[in-house]
Amino acid sequence: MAKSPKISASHEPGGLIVHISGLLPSLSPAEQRVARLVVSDPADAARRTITDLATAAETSEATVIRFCRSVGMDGYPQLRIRLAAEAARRVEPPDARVVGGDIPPGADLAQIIATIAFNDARAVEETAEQLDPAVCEQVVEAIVGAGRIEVYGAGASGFVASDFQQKLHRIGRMAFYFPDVHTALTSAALLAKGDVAVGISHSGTTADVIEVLEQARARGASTVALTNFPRSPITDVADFVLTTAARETTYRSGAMASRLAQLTVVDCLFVGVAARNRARARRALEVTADAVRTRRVGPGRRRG
Amino acid sequence: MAKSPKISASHEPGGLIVHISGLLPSLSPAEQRVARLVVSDPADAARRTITDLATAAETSEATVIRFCRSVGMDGYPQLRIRLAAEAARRVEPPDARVVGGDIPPGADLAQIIATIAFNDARAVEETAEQLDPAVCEQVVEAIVGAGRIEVYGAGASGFVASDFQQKLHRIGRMAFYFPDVHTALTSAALLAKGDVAVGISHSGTTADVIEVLEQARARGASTVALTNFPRSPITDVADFVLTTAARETTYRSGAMASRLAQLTVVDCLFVGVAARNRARARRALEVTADAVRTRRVGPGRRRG
DNA sequence: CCACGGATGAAACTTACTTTCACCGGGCGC
DNA sequence: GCGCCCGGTGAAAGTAAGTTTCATCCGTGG
Repeated sequence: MAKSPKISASHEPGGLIVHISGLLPSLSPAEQRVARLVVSDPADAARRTITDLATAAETSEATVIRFCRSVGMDGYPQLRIRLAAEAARRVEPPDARVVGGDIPPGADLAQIIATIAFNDARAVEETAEQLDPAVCEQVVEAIVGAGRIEVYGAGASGFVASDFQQKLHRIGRMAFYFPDVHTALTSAALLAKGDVAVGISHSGTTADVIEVLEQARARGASTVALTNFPRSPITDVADFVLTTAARETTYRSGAMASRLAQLTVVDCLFVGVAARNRARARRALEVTADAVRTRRVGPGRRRG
Repeated sequence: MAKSPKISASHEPGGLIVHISGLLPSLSPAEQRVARLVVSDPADAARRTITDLATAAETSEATVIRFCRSVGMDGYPQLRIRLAAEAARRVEPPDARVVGGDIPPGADLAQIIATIAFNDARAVEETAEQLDPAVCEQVVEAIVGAGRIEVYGAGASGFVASDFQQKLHRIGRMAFYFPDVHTALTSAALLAKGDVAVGISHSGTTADVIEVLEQARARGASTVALTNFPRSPITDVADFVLTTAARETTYRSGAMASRLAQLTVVDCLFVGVAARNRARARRALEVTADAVRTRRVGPGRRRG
């Protein structure tokens, strides 16, 4: 077709769509029809086959190809994937109803899911942002050097405590968790300098946990508090304070968001500890994984 | 095992990549090679022609087509544009070191925290995106109408199961959780039509949980599976399948990400159930909150 | 009126995609 | 142990998509 070598750089850095509409006037009538279709609904165009698009533009496939070349593409397939990418990039802003944190009475499940996920993800992200790596480092240090580690938590935080204990145990650390206050108190009384006690309480006001932590501290153990409120009572008995950042607006989603935030912190500590001796941790994990292998059935096969 | 009408829905509006990695274990070896290529670099795969991709995966075009069908696409072109869209949507993660999911040996704690938070938040978001509200709705319906609800889970999933049980219990639902298989089996044998059994297993291959769920189903209870792998064995014994979307690449962060994803789903169900009778749920929550109030110390210096 | 050239679509052609089918190898019943 | 069956696989045939070629049309200027 002997078009003279254009030096206009097939760059089109801004949107492809913008690029196309820019040179729309320079296209032939039939090509313009194609261009208008493409610009008005890129995603739809990307779905169509070349014949389909040609028909929709009331022209032939040949013209569509010419159009592709005119806008700097190699051929139709390339245009297609570029359009798909372009269309996907325009992110729709998060639903306004979702951000508030509370769930409106008439909400359908899709809305509920979106709201919860949004809050949960935010809690995780924001917690990580405000976590002080230096403090974490010190806690990790303490745990790595500890003769014994005890983790306390009541109610919902008890799950987190138990989870932490189990994780540490799996990589060969001497960690304990006691669901019962009395047992916990007894055990804390046996802690000594060099040991570590971790108290988890979202509100920071759980009497049992504070009491146990206090006991541990009196015995010389290093104490760590994990709470959402940096000035709550539990921080008074802790050498190290780690905070989560759950907004906790409502009784509904807040509870879970704070849980996830706590778990994230726990995971960070765990990985930090494991990273101190990767080989040993990996070996321990493999051994424990093997231990439950017989309790698994073969990988499922697909159905239809 | 009964191949009854599964209500798991091939609904993957959220991450296609995540969807594919979830399906990965259920694919045949040759298809897995294709899947891995696609997952590792979607944008690149989108650029390739089917022949090209087949060659790269050391297989035939036929297998690539089979792979397309296995992941729910009509054919290769559709996969291609979906991949292009996916790749475009993907916002560049803050730090390249953070993406892989794995943590480099020399990483400092700040890096570790960023990586974990990123993966955790993604798992939550992506899980929510691919959750099918219709299936959730049916599960909520079943729970609301259930005479008894039992939740099963082993190991780490046991925490999630226990959490779910506790939540339901707090809003006055008759929910149970048994850490012990034998007790669980015994209890499942007493279930009847109208009851609900929920089995939680990240891998979907935990023999104990599958067994119990099977038992529950045999007794006529509605069975729900919560797993990361939509075609794993547990789905064969479930009337409703809910999936999480944790990438689960490494032993380190993956474990926690999947846990958070499970909890998010549990929370959605919980809120869905609670929303059915807001007044009653709220009252129940207040009563239970009161019950532990004496176990809290004064609000301390906690600021709003 | 005719020559010219750009625009266009029909049809030929090429390449990409899809289906079919035979083969292989491993598991299972006899 | 033997043969049957069955899922996984790729070669090859078949179909559809994309691309090129080319004849036609139409307006324009000589």
